[in-house]
Amino acid sequence: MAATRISDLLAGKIPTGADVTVQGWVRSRRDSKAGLSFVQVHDGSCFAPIQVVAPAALPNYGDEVQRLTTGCAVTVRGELVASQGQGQSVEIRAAAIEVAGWVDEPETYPMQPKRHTFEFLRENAHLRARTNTFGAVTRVRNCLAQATHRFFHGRGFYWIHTPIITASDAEGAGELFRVSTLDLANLPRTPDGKIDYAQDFFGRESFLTVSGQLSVETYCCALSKVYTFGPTFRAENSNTSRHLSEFWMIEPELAFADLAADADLAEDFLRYIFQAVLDEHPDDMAFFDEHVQPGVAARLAAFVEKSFDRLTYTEAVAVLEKAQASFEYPVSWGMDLQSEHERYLTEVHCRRPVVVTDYPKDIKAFYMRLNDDGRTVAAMDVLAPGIGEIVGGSQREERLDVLDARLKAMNLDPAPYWWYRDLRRYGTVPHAGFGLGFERAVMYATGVANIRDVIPFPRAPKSADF
RNA sequence: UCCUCGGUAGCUCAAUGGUAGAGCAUGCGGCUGUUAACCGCAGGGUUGUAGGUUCGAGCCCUACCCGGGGAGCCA
Repeated sequence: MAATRISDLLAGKIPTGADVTVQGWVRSRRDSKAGLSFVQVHDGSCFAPIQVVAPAALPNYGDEVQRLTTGCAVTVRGELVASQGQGQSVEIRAAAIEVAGWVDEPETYPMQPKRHTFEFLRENAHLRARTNTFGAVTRVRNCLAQATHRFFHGRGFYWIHTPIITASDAEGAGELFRVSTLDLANLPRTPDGKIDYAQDFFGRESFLTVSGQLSVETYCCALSKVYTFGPTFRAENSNTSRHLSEFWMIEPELAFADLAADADLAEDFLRYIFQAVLDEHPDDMAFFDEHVQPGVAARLAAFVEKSFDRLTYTEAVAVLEKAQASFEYPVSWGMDLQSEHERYLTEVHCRRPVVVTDYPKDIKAFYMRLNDDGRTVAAMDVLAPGIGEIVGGSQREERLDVLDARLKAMNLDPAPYWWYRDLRRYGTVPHAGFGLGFERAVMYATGVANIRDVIPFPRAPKSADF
């Protein structure tokens, strides 16, 4: 008999009285001298485990069932019945329990049926998926990823697989990881003593990508609506709860679009994917609300309920200058907004997500479109209560002469951007896009405070275990 | 990278410079349609590493390693 998913049993999709098989891992076992044991089995299909009632009449009851400990893998066959106890609607009256895998040395098995610290679980990343918390994070992360593709597919966007290995330090967005097959102990040299990258694998210096944006713009200027969703790498030595060396980024790009259309897209997108979590994972959200961050479910519901506010950077600075709040960093036009300022705007002033637009050109990247005032660019950040910046985007500079002037003003060599400049020479078009750090979205939805706990195997400075 | 706090049993944490303990987990026994079960007993330790001060260091000093939180940078 094929195994049934525990989620289907608990959702009432199988009638009581049916013979069922479940396969999963033991979360806990409680014995009763009434002649039975209760075994909680989970298979990852949903938050709750199913209760298996194992009667002492089972042939392997004394030898095996009563030796089951947390983590053992089992196949259970039996009848689905209405539960006599509190706490679950249905349970399985076991006719057979087959142990697929025992836990060696149960006394030292790290995953106990109790609360563990995130730090401890991080050091046991190969086993932490078995916990309530990481099972729930995994399901919500998957939901957000699936919802992302569903959202863009439904709106006619194409998913573009931009390269992981790149030869151009495209936007100077951060420190790069070098990709090389050269022998580090015996580097080839040019006559003037420099490393001879012509002998490297690609015949030139190459790196892991820090962003797919510039690449995806080329497809935007042909297929109109595109997005990337893939791994991204930053070699910054930043050791915080919000940064990873390897993370996933979502970057849509929209042709014949201005900044307002970009902001609308970001708003629709965020509300869509978070609504999907609320719709599809109420049990996981209830767990986060109770055990990870009180109020997170209500915060997410409020996020999708209200439309976003809109402020220009200049308006935002005026609000902050008048604010009855003491900031560590004083506010003045021309400075970048600090996280304390972003949180004031979204949590105190607007009390809802807010899109801040039109930042000073000197604090933004070269590719952002220069506004008519000559001193701001068509950039936008989406700020959310409880987290601050969650999305950053811009309308791209589509005018070649303006783009070249910006490159020059920022002391950037235009040569490596020859293909990016070509887009402005051949059928250029106003276009816009944004970037979303996927793990930041998972953190926001789940309330998990450390970014290393929303990705299976986090990579960070001095940390690449597993 | 900077600031700050920490590292003691499998886990979570105690311990005036003076005999290293508790809860949970594990094992055994008791009790029970149980559900973070409960009650009793037992095993379990090179106190992150290397030095130093002291009659005596988990505790004080120095260096290093690792981790948490915050900052900067960003996504």
